[in-house]
Parts: sequence; structure tokens; C-alpha cells
Amino acid sequence: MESKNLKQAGLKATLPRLRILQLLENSKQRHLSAEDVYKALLEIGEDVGLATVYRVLTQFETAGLVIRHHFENGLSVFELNKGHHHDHLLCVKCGQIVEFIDDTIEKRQHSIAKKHGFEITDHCLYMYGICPKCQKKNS
Amino acid sequence: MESKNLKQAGLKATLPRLRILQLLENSKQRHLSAEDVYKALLEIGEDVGLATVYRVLTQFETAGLVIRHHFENGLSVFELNKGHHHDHLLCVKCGQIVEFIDDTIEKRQHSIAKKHGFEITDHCLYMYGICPKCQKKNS
DNA sequence: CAAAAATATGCAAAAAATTCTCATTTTACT
DNA sequence: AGTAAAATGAGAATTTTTTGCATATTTTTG
Repeated sequence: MESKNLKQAGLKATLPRLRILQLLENSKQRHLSAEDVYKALLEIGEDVGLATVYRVLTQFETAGLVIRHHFENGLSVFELNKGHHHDHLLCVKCGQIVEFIDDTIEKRQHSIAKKHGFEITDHCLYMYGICPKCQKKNS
Repeated sequence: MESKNLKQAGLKATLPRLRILQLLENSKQRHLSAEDVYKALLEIGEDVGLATVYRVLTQFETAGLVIRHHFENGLSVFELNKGHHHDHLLCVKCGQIVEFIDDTIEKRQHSIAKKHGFEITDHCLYMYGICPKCQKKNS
């Protein structure tokens, strides 16, 4: 039950929060903007305010339920935090996103942070490019 | 002379552009938002419009003169492109930014992109944390 | 399980960041 | 210097996100 996740996060299990959480869990795209979430909820007939979506997503972020990203265009997109940190490889043409994790990179990052005496709270690696499909289209 | 850089980039050497370029070259902080640039110019008595600053920075980005970043807060900050790609280690308390480059990481990134068949156009790695100074302050 | 207390919601208004419009000015080229 | 092309500044407009507040929903507790 999703309401348990909310409770554990110290948040009341309200209808809008449950809906948003479910959407993030079930949506085909894992990376959604507040606007995306809002529209998707309207489409399935759920009547939530956009302000609530923003508020809830920020609360989810604070609670560690979701992760906020700022991709190239700068707007906030959110993905469910499944607990496994990963990096992102994004197609600038079609928007496809590949998630990956590389141990060598993670270790190097650690040692770089250590060398500079930083206590790391967060880190992200984004690679932008053109995916195989889009390469074919354009040639 | 900076006007040469502008000409080479296919941009007219106008006063606002020269001022902005100079500022980016001489500013103590290498990472500035449009607002920062605007205020800094006002302070030294240069009368430019904020819209111009935004326009010019975007043109500089397109021309490859500057690089745009979206750090944690999501707003656009710009740094002069000196031609040497590097990654960033940022203190979330005081805003200090350490630039670094790690060959191992770069190589791994390449091979990951290759594995997925992507043609990479751009990539960035941000690490957020608390710098040594701020760690001492808070303890 | 009803009533009170605590919190969340929706809406509209406000901020904040960025872009656009357009009349005027500046630059580049004879 | 004179003209065409391009850039600027000021403010309006957009876009994204946040806030204030009256109402509604949840949780607590008696």
C-alpha cells in the first residue's frame, strides 16, 4: 500500500498524494515535470490543483521519495526514488533516457571528493547525445 | 582584444557584448547568472538592459563562448568557455566551486555512450556537498 | 465513532526567471 | 559620412514555480 510509504515519510496519506505517487509508479515515462503530472492526473479525471502538485512533489523530494533533476532545459523533472542511485544518458532528439551506473566512475568521484575534503550530499552525471534510432533517421 | 573573439563567433562587436565578455573574463566568480551579470554591469555604471544580458548570454552559448549550467536550484549560470572541459564540485553552504577533470571518468563515460550507441554532444558531472571550511563552522 | 486539532487542498494572486515586441540606436560596409 | 543590417533597451508577455488564505480532509483522542 502506498499510504504506508507516505506515513513513513511523515506525510498524511491524502488523496492527491496517493494519486501522484501512484502516477509516478505506473507512468510509462519515469521522468515527469510538475506540469506532466498535473496533466496526466486531469486526463484520468483526478481533480488536483497544479499548486498541490508542485507542493507535493517538493515534499516528496524532501522526504526522499523522489529525485529532482534539472536537465538541459532547466525545468524540474521528478523520478521515483527506488533507492538505486544511477546516472543518465539522454537523447536530445527524442527524449529517450537510459539509466546506468558505473562503479569505476562512482569510486573516482568518491576519491575526488575526498581529495578536496568535501562531504558529498548528492551527485549527478548527465550525458546528452543522439540515440541510435535518431542517428538513423537523420542520415 | 575581445572584439576579435566576437567577430570570430560571427557576432557584431557591440558595446554590451564587449562589456559582458570582459565581465566574464575578469569576474572573481567564474559562474554567474544573468541577474548577476546585469547587476555587476549596473554597479560599474554600464547601462545595459536585462533582456540584452539574457540575449547575449544565449548567443554566447550558441557561439560556444560560454557554457550554461543548471545547478541544483535550476537557474541558468554561465561560465566562460576556456576550451578545457571540466566537472564541478560545489559547496551547498557557501557556494564555493571546485573545477576538476578526471581522465578515468571521461574514458568510462565515452565507453558507456558507445555501448549504448549514443553520439554524445555534451556531458556534465556535478557533485554537491559541504566544503572543509563549512564543515568546521558547523561542528 | 464523533468532535477537536492538525494539516492539506484549491484557487487566485504573486514571484521569479526568461522571452518577445518594437521603436530607436549602433555597427559594419561602402 | 551615408546606408543597410543588426542590436539594444524598456516594458509587456510568457513560463515556471510559490504563497496566502478560506475551505476541506485526515488524524487524534475521548
